Amino acid sequence: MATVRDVAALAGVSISTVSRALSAPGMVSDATRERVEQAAKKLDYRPNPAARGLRVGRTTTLGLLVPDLENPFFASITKAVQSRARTHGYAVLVADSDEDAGQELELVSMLAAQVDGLVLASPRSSDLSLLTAVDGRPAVLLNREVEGLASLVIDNAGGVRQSLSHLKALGHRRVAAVSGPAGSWSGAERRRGIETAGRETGVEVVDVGHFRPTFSGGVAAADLVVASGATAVLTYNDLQALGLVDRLRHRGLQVPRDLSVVGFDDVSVATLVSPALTTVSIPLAALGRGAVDRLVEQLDRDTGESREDDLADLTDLAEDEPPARPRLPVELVVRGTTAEPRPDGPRA
Amino acid sequence: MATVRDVAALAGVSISTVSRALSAPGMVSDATRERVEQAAKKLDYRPNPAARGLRVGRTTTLGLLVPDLENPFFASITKAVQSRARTHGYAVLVADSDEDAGQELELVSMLAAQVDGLVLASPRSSDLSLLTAVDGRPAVLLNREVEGLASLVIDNAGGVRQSLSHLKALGHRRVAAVSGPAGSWSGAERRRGIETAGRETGVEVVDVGHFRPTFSGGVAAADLVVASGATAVLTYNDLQALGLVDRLRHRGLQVPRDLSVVGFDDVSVATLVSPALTTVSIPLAALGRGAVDRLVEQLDRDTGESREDDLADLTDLAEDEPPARPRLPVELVVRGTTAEPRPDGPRA
DNA sequence: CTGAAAGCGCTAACAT
DNA sequence: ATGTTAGCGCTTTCAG
Repeated sequence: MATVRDVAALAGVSISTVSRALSAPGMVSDATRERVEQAAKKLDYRPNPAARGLRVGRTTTLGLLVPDLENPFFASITKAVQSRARTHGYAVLVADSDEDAGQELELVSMLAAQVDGLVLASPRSSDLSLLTAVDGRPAVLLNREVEGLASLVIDNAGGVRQSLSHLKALGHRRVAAVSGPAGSWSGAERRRGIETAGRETGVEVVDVGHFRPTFSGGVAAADLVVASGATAVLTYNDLQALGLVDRLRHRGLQVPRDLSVVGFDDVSVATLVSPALTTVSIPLAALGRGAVDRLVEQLDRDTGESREDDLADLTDLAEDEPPARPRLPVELVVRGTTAEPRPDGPRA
Repeated sequence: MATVRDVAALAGVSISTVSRALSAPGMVSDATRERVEQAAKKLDYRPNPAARGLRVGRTTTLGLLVPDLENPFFASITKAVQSRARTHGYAVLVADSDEDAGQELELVSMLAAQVDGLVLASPRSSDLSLLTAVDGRPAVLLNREVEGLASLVIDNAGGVRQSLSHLKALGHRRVAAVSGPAGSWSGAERRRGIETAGRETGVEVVDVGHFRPTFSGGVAAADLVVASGATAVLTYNDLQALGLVDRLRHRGLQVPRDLSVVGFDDVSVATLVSPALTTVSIPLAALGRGAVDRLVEQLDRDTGESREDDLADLTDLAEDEPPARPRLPVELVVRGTTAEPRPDGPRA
């Protein structure tokens, strides 16, 4: 690997000139800049990011933590984060906690030590431990709110409201709701939303309990849903919905004839199955992009504009407050798993 | 962030002692080690990886390049790589090329500058450009072979052979084959394997051409498959198989009654759909793990054992040769999309 | 066993 | 406009 010295020697200039020519082209004469660039290209010189980072105090690397990369929900977020980070000039260190809160904290601390900022997707750990783990590093939470950390959250309540309205319009009067993991922040919000929407629409809602956000979680929930006497069901996510549909099929029940099913997330498999899933579509890419934008914004602010911040301190303090954060809008996508309830009541 | 100096001050020792106490515990007295550890914990000290990397010449970071994180095939590999890397003490920088060969090269060069080693999953670029992009950095290729680079490859030929045998045993005599992207290395290998297996089993194989390795690619291929008069089809991957099945259904054809379909990869959606996909299962996790192990091994070798290498040079040279690299075994998983052909011939 | 000092590659004062 | 130099945080000789 060529270093500044090599380039400097070849171009016949000092190392600082090399540095300038490459990162502040305006500060050197055109002639020397040219020569330096030539030399750099010839040597295939690439500044060592670690060295620069050490000097400048920034790594130009972002950290991303997800609970499960194999979950298409997080795969999409990861993809968006990675892509957006690159357009801002940042690389992305990815960590997968395997849905394990303990590992999660360790990973966050580990990441925090070597990145400029963190994107934490649906973290499972407690507010406090999360706060200490990020250790003052700029961080943006996805799908979760923690006092003192920036976050991007979708309109969970709106999603379930749309689902319930749709179901009611079809004629359903008794709807089962499958909850996600007990500790889930968005799950709790989702549940509150369902209650409210149930009251508003006059639809009776039966909560059948907590289940894993996976195919097998849906399989496990299926029988309780059937037993509940509901004619339709709201699941925690698409994977659950698929498992539920599968179990139903094995029991000889047909979707949507015998039971209407609504998913959540609109991951790509939702359209790959048959019947395609009616589900709440989340702007996954926008979530990932938004998180990075927020983070980079924060990073840029922390860097150059300390003076302006001081000036603004007196008057603009209120502006630093979370500006009544708008929720990212979600949208119910009606496909093949919802229909009118059987006229002769639930089950077959 | 606390530094060695802070810890040294608090513990009342020099910075070099701090460094030793933390990374070479055997070189300091128990008493001082204790004191240093206390101080470090109290200050929540974490060595700055960039600084260490600069000094030691290793970043303890691995780079992973994938064509598409949203493809469950690569999501699984990413997960495995990430997990295995961590057990070896490495962080992972992930880059997604979005199936674009041009971007891919840029990403590889970018990664190469800041990691100790690279895992390149199914890269799309040419052998030569790949070689220059890694720029001498240790690298392991997944699902591709390039002269001069280590690689881990699955038994493509074995996979298609198993598929074809299965189909023949069911009674199929004319089988369509959908190819993947034209430039794909494993696709080429797969095609050769199909030809050979066709000859060996006496099954007539009809190649219907190249299609994208996606759901829509499968949709696009479906009509050609039907027109080919085949009673069964081998797809390039599961996503294609799913799209194909979907298109067939829309045309009123049933799988497997009217046409048997065999996928490749056995990604998780293969079991989520109905009927579940008959497909060739690839040890995705083993692939990811194996790549990291190979890389770390190489890295360790490059570091400490230069002397031994010199000694070995004379006698063990042959051992440095790729030891007739064994292919990772794959396994046909028979599920719901294959059956005997209709007695009255293809189509309905 | 411990400390002083050099230096990894780079950038940012500080000279000139 | 360019060169000299200090130093980011760390590890690792080299002395003691």
